[in-house]
Order: sequence, then C-alpha cells, then structure tokens
Amino acid sequence: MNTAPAASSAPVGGPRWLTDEEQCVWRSYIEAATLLEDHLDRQLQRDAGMPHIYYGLLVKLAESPHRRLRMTELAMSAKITRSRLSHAIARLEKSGWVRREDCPSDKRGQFAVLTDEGQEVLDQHAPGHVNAVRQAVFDRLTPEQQKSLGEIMRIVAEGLQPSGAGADLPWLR
Amino acid sequence: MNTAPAASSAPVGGPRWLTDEEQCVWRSYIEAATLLEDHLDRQLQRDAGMPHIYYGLLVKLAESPHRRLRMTELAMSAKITRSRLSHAIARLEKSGWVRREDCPSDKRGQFAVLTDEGQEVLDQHAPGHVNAVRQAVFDRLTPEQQKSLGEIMRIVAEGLQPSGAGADLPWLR
DNA sequence: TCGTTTTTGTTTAACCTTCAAGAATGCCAG
DNA sequence: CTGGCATTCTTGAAGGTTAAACAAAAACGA
Repeated sequence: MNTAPAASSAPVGGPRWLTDEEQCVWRSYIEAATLLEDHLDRQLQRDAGMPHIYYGLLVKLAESPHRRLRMTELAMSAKITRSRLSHAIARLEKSGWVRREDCPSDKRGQFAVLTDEGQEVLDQHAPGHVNAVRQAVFDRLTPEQQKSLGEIMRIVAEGLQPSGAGADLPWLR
Repeated sequence: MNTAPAASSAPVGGPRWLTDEEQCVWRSYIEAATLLEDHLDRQLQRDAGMPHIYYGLLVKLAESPHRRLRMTELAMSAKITRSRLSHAIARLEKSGWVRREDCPSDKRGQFAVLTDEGQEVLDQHAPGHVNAVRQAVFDRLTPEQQKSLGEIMRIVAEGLQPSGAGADLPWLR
C-alpha cells in the first residue's frame, strides 16, 4: 500500500521545519483557500449549475478569438490536465454550452467552442459571480493588500509552472 | 451585513465589474491556488499515498490532546463538511491510520483517533511535505511578503467563516 | 413528561478528478 | 519513404466530493 520509495526526502542535514510564524501563515492560507474554493463552487453550482472551474473554462473561451481554443491551449491556460479538461468539456457539451470542432490543420486536434447558450449562461451569471468574488475578497482588502496579493500569487504561480524553475512536476499531461 | 438570500443577484444599479488590476490579481490567485493544490496533492499522493487534505486531517489529530478529536470539531477545524469528513475518515480507517471510538458522554458522538501507524506515516512524510511547501511558497517570498500573505488570507478566511459576517452560506453541514 | 426541534454522524447516488493506458496523427532522422 | 518517437486527445476504472435524506440521541419547551 503504500509506497514511498523514499521519494522526496528532505535535503540531508535535517528538514527545515516551518517557524511558528510560517506555520501560522500557512494555516491561514490553507483555510482561506479551502473556504474560498468551497464558497465559489457552491455559489456557482447553485446559481449556474456548474463548478467554479467549469465556469472559468467558459470565461476563457469567451475571451478567445472566435470563442474557441484548442484543447491543449485551454488546458494550459486553465492550469489543468488534458484528461480533466476532456471530461469537463464532455460535460459542458452535454449541457449545450460548448461544442467540439475538428481542427482542419491537425487531424488530432480539437477546438472547444463556446455556444450561444454558453455565452448566455455566462452573461446571466457573471454579475452574481463577480459579486461573490468582491464580497469574499476585494471588498475586504486595502488597495495595497490587493496589489501585494497579486504579486505574491504571481510569484508562486511562476514557480510552479511546468516551464518554471527546474521544475519537473506538473507536466500537466 | 449582507446577506442576500436573493441568491447572488448584483445589487441593483449594475454589477461592479472588476477593474483590470483586480482581474489581474484574481487570475493570479486562481492560477497559483490551482497549481499549488495540484502540486501538493501530487507530492503527497505519490509519497504518502493520500491527498493533501487527508494529510491535514492526520496533522490535526496529531496535534490534539489524546490524538483524538470529535468528528464535528475536526470538520470545523479543517473547514470541510461533516459528510466529506465521514468519507475521509472511513478511508483513513481502512488504511489503518485512524480509528473511530465512541464518545462516552454523547452516544451520537464519535472520536477520530490517530493510530500509531498514522503517527508513523506522519513522521515519515512530514519532512518531504514541509520541503515541498517551502520550495513552492516560503523560499520564494520575502519576510514582508510572507507576513502580508498571512494577514490577507486571515482576513479572507474570517469573512467566510460560518460565524463570520452575516454569512448564511457555509453552514458546512 | 411528552412532543418537537437540534445536533451528530452516516449513507446513497450523482458527479468530478486522477491515473494509466491507448488510438490516431504528426514529425523527423536516416 | 519508413520506422520510431512525440504530440494530441480520449477512455475506463478507481477514488474523492457533493447534496440530500436519514437515523439516533440530545436538548428544549410547554
């Protein structure tokens, strides 16, 4: 069962534990991230009938040239695996909000295309969603904190990008 | 404070869209949070054979008086629903890392208790996990940014606590 | 006390995510 | 052109999560 062929052992010399302050920061992060994700998922599931990440996919499509994006591009843009995207698009297709189209120049390729119904759902629920985000985040932070949050999260995200540092982890297959 | 049972329709007067700066911050947040969760889930799944949140449950138990906590307390502490916890503990019990015990004073109650095997798994994989967190977050941020992140996330978390503002959403049943 | 309401925890089914595997096409070196 | 490798996307199964419904015990109120 388990596992772990010694995988990620700490660098010899003993693990550098988190200090009390760091632990406190980390706990706050985990709690807020958990609560926030839950909150937004629930809001969108209730109002729009889909989880937050699916909504994000529709948004990305809506912002794209012909409301369409290749599967791989969409997956990378949304930071999820191709497999996950494949299942997600299948579901969104069943709901009528997205349709697939073959790519003419590459017979392996597929476009995910936002349908008119999809655009409608988006238009209809965008205000509620923006509102939820405002209430939970922006309305509670000073402009400096907002800016700071942006910088911090950008740094963290960059560090985890497949192309990022000597990373080898999220190949996002 | 709020509250809006009227689901989340925008306050009359038109929705207050996010400014470009706000959108940018929000996108960074979503990307980093997605990547980070994925990264930690993968690391722990690979090394310790469980997802990040399950690991967090073991940690909470390990920090508790007799390595035990009532289900509801554990759920609140981990910010998840009782249902989710129920499933999670069932799985952890099957793995032998947690066992359930009846509460003597309340016949409805159950304790989740960390077993010796659970403690071992924790001891064994804590260094690798701390390391992953350091690499992804703390090693990349200045002390000021760390402090700032703590404050910001604490504010966000507070706003979403069941007991928080006039909230009515996450009853975390 | 008796009946109602709350709290606690579980369960079922539907849905979502992950992992590993695989089919199809494209690409490239020889 | 051909054989091998890479890329693109899908699939199926296993496991995790959610929502709603439920049973049992406790707490409450008249």
